[in-house]
Amino acid sequence: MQARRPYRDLIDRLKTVKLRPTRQRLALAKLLFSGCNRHVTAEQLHNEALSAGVSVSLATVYNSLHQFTQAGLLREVVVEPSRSYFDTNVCDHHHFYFEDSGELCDIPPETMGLPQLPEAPEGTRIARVDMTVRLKRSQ
Amino acid sequence: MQARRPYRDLIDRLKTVKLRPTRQRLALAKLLFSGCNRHVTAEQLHNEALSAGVSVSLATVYNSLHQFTQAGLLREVVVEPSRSYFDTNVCDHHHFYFEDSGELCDIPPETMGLPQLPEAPEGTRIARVDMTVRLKRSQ
DNA sequence: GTGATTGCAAATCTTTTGCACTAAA
DNA sequence: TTTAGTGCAAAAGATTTGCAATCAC
Repeated sequence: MQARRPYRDLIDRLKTVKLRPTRQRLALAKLLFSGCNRHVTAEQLHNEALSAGVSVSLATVYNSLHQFTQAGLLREVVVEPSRSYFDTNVCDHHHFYFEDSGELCDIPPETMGLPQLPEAPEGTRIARVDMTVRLKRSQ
Repeated sequence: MQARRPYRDLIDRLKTVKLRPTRQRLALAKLLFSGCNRHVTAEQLHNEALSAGVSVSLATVYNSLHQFTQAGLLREVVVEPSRSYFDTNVCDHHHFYFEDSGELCDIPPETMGLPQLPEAPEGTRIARVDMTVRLKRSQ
C-alpha cells in the first residue's frame, strides 16, 4: 500500500517536526529512515546521496543532520575526536565501537544490565548517558 | 625534601617511559602532574605553559600529549566532536560532562556501581569502556 | 510573493606534518 | 657526535558560515 505514495510517511515525519519537506531533506530522510537503524557520518551520507543520483551539497547534509538531530529524529554519537556519527536509533542504548575499523554498532540492551547511575551534582540534571565499549581484535 | 630537587621525580617519570626529559616535556609534565588530577585540552595546556613563561609551540604540546598518552601517563577522553581532552587520571573511571560549560569531571567511583558489561563479540576483546554522564543546568 | 532552504566557495577550528634547527646523551 | 626532539609554517580534515539564487507554501 505504501508503494503508491512512497514519500508520504517521510513528508509527514518532516512536517511533524516543522521542517519543510524539500527534495534534499526527503532524499536524506529516505536514506536514513527507510531501512534498519544506521550509524552514518556526514561524508558517508553525502556519498550515498550522490550514488543514489541525488544532488545535495555537503553543507546541506551537515545542516540536515543537525536539524534532524535537534528535532529528535537522530542522535549524535561522539566516539572519535574529529568525526561525528549520527544514529537513527534515538532510544536509550549504548554502543560497541570497533577501533580497528571505525565501525559503530548498537549493544543489544538485553545483554547488559542498567548501570547504576550516580546522582547529578547540585543544580544539574542528567541529559544523557553515553557508554561506549571499545573493542579491539582479540590477541 | 623535594624542595631541593623539584624536577627529579618528573625526570624519572619521563625516563621510565623512555621519553627524554627535555625542557618542554618537563614543563608540561609539571603543569599536568604536580597537582590534582586534571582534564585539559591541548590549547588550554599551551596557554598555561605560555602564562607560566615557558615557551612551547602548540605542535610540541600536541606531540607531548600524545606521547604521554601512548606511554600510559595520560588518557584521551572524547566527549565533543573535534576537541580532545586529556585526563591525568588513568585509572578506570567515568566522567561527568557539563554541557553548558564544556567542563569535564571524574565521577567518584563509589557513587556508581560497576555496570554489567556485555560480552565482547566473537574475535574481539574489550579495550576500554567509556561512560559519559552528560549534565545540563536543571530547569 | 515571501520567507525558508540550498549550494557554493571561503572561512574556521583543531590537529598533523615536513623539515631545518637545537639539544640531550 | 649522533639521534631524538623542537618550532615553525604550511597542510590537512571536518565542520561552519555568508550570501545570492532557488524553492515550498
